[in-house]
Amino acid sequence: MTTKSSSQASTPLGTLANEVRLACMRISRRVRFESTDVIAPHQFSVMARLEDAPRTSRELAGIERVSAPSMSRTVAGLVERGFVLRQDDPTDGRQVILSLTPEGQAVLKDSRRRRDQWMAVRLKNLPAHEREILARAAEILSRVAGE
Amino acid sequence: MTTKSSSQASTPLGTLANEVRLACMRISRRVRFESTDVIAPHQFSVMARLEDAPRTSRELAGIERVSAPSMSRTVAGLVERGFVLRQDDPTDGRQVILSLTPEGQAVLKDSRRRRDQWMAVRLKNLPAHEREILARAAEILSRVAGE
DNA sequence: TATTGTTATACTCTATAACTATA
DNA sequence: TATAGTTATAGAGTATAACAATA
Repeated sequence: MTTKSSSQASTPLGTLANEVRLACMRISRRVRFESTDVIAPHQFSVMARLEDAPRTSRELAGIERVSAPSMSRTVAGLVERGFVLRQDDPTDGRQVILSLTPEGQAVLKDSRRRRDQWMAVRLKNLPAHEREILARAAEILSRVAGE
Repeated sequence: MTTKSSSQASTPLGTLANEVRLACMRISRRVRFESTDVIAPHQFSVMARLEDAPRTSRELAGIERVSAPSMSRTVAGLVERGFVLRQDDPTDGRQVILSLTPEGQAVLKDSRRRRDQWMAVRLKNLPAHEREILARAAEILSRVAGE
């Protein structure tokens, strides 16, 4: 449309959006299918949040955009399996501080390793210049996703 | 784009795999959250398969890697809503040929448009050279995901 | 009265096992 | 006997509504 600075004919914005989105969804789908994981996606996501910092159930529900009862159940399952620790907040009796146990940290690390393995095997077979493009794209996409 | 081998031993393979995977998952996650869709992800996926070509329930179950009863239910829901058409196979009475109705095609198109919209808005704000990187990355990632 | 969290209940998507109809 | 598909039943994950405990 407006931009013509590039020597090559730029991909129309709608088409590019579609291609980028589809590519990302295909990769996510394959990674999900290939990795035989100990924890489910939503559990992984919650544990990753707790890795950054201890949080309350309410905070997690807000971040993950699920209802309070749903998060309550997810957390209960992780506590039961020994991956998450519950501690009463000394300053506010209503709240419960949730954090990762060493077992939880190990599970999270192992889960990431399995997921990366599938991708690493495939990236290994790419020529160097394509890997360079993916490195740049990853930075751009992460920035876009965080907006 | 120039290859611009700024750093030959640039990103370690494991790190790159992690960054690319995370970037794709973040994009997928945001797209999923942002798009208020008429159809659920698994329904979208099935309808997209039928757009390529009419198929049987069994075929769809295999492609989508779900059980036959699960696919049976998913398809039943789409038929009930008028998005998918059932037709008895004249050569094999056991089989049922499934295909998209015009309504189904319209829903699929609309769903794609909504999903692309979120991405398009964000890509619009990127400089041209970054969009070029994403265009190339999309092609590479689609190839990798299809392996 | 407002907030944090849980329990009660229901809906959806998934699965395995058992069943019907056809080859 | 094998295959395509459905029905029966159960297990997760999600939601809203109602409840308890604390601020």
